Order: sequence, then C-alpha cells, then structure tokens
Amino acid sequence: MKLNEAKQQFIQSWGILATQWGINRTMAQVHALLLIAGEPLSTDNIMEELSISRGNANMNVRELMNWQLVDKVIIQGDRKEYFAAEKDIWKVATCIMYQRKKRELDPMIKVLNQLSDVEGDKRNAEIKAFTETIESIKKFAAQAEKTMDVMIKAEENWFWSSFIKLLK
Amino acid sequence: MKLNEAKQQFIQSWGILATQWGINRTMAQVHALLLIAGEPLSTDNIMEELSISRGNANMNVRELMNWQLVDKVIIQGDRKEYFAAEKDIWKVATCIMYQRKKRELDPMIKVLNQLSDVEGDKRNAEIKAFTETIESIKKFAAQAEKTMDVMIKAEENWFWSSFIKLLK
DNA sequence: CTGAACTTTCAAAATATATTGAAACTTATT
DNA sequence: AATAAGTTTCAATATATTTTGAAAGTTCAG
Repeated sequence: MKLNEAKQQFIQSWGILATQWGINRTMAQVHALLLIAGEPLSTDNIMEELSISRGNANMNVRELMNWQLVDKVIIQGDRKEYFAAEKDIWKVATCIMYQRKKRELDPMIKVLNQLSDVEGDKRNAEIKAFTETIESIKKFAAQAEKTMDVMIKAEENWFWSSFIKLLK
Repeated sequence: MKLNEAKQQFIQSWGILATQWGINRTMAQVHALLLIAGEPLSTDNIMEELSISRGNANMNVRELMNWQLVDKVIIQGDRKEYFAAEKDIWKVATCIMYQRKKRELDPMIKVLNQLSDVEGDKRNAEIKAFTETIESIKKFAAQAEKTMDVMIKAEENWFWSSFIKLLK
C-alpha cells in the first residue's frame, strides 16, 4: 500500500470512529493528520490535506489545543503558526479520558447525587425501583471514576504490567 | 425532590450523556425509563412518558433489544408487548462495552492491521512517522481489547477487588 | 375466514450539527 | 503609521441525523 493511500485510509477511519463516539469528524481527522505527520503542519497544510475551509481548520485545531492533544509550534523566521500532536498514545488516551470524564461524566455524577433522596415512602415499589437503580449506577460510577483517575496518573508500563498480574 | 421530577431529571441527563457519546438521545431515554421503571412498560407507556411517536418508540426499543440491554416481556392475557431493562449495572456496562467494541473498535483495528506495511524506504522520515504512530496505536489497542475482554467476562466483585489490590 | 389489536416500515418533515468564506481583528515588518 | 501576513469570528448555508405518522404488515380470538 502506498503511503498516501494509507494516510488517507487512517484519517478516514479515525474520523468515522470519532463520530461514533460523539466527536466531531473533522476534529478527529485533523488529529489523525497531525498524529501521522513527520513534522508540524500549518493551517494551510491542514486545509490542503483535508480539503476543508480555513475557518474549519482553525476552529478544530484550536479545539484540539483545548483538549491538550495538540500544541502550537513556533518556527523561527516564519509568521505562520504550526501544530503538532502529542504522539505518545498512552498520553493521548489518558488525556482524552481526563477530558471526557471532566466534561461529560462528572456532570452526570453530580446529577445522580442530587437524585439520591426522593420524597415518599421508601417501601413504595416505584420509589424503591428508582432509588435502587440510581444507587447502583452511583456505585458503579464511583468505581469507574477511581479506575480512570488511576489510569490518568499512571505510567503506561506500570499500568499494563500490573493489570496482567491481576489476571493470574 | 418528587419522584416524577427525579425520574425526568434522570431521563434527561442520561439522554444528554448518551448523545455526547454518540448514542441516539431517544434510545438512551427509553433505556433510562426502563432502568428506573418498577415493572415492564408497553410501547404506549413509553410513548406517553417520553412524548414520542409510536414509530420512534418502537424503533428504539427494538434497537435496545439488539444491544441486549432490554428484553421483551410477555404478560399473560395481554396482547401488548412489554419491555424490561437489565438492571444489573455491571452487566449493562459490560454489555455496552461488548457491543461498542464489536461494532466500532474491532473495525478500526482491522483497518490498522491493513496499514502496517506501506511501500517505500523505512528510513524515510515520513514513512517512519506514519509507521511508528500506527504501530503504537495498534499496541495500545491490543492491550485495551485484552482489558475489555477480561471485563466483559468478569464478575463484578472479583474485578473491582482485584483492581483495588493493583493499587497497593 | 374476518376483523380488531397491535407492530413495523419508511418517505417526508423537522431538528441538530458542521462547514464555509468573507469581514473583522491581531500581529509583525518596513 | 501604513501595510502585509496571518488568525479568528460568525451569520448564512449545507449536511447529517432524528422523528413523525399514516399505511402496510402481522397476529390472534371468535
């Protein structure tokens, strides 16, 4: 397979995967492009490679910087801004985990906490069904958050090797 | 907080969380409704509670059955179909994990495998950058898949208690 | 077999999300 | 200070996704 063909294939597939997980397709494609680039790319490079407008390229590259997945790179003697992605995949994964936890899971947990006590007789079947479900989601979420916090702080080798021991 | 208010709040929040993760809002709301229901609900119940059309209710309830998160319940002497959600949250979580892995992650991994060898000089910087990124994503994905497979098969208590040991 | 009860389908309409591109803004150079 | 180079914004437009609802399909009791 030719390099350019492989690059395009990767960019497309990464974009599709992203949309399936609620991430803007173009943002993911810009990310993919930067992940496989040998050197930092300018906004014009990105526009060209993905056939997208300047506005779109600009907005997504900035969003990726918000997510801390991409950094601005200054090249001496060039007024253009260049961009480079974090390439350590463990760091990429834990970064995404951190961001999504913060943006999406934490607010849900906050809501769950507010739902813990409903008015009325706790022996009432409807109230019991509701409360039990909420409580078990809360318990699960607490464990999941703990797990994610460990991963976010962990060093990759330590994490996987510990995890493998778990299986023995 | 009143029960009905709390129910609505939960359904809304669950729906929002779902859209953020690429899941149809209504499907998630139907799921939420069934998770907190004290007894199986009919299509008419669902339409009423969520103010949605029959077509929408029907399609989402069937999609939830595809995902194996909801079962059809037959009530003797009633021609209507009723629906009930799996309430064990560990089972819900591992079921979702299994489904999303199968539908979304496995296809991506298949693509990654096809991208492993590109034509050309392996010392070329562009080719090297591409290959290295793909390889490290593949390695990460392989570990992640292994982890998910363990979780999918695992019993909840065993998993969390083993995981806690890992931290010591 | 017939008709009532219920479920499913799917084209059209509604809604939500993403993209464009030109104007406004910012920054660096002469 | 004027200009050129580059970046950002955002209203208008385009695209993608979801929802509706009525017609077609199915099932079952009498």
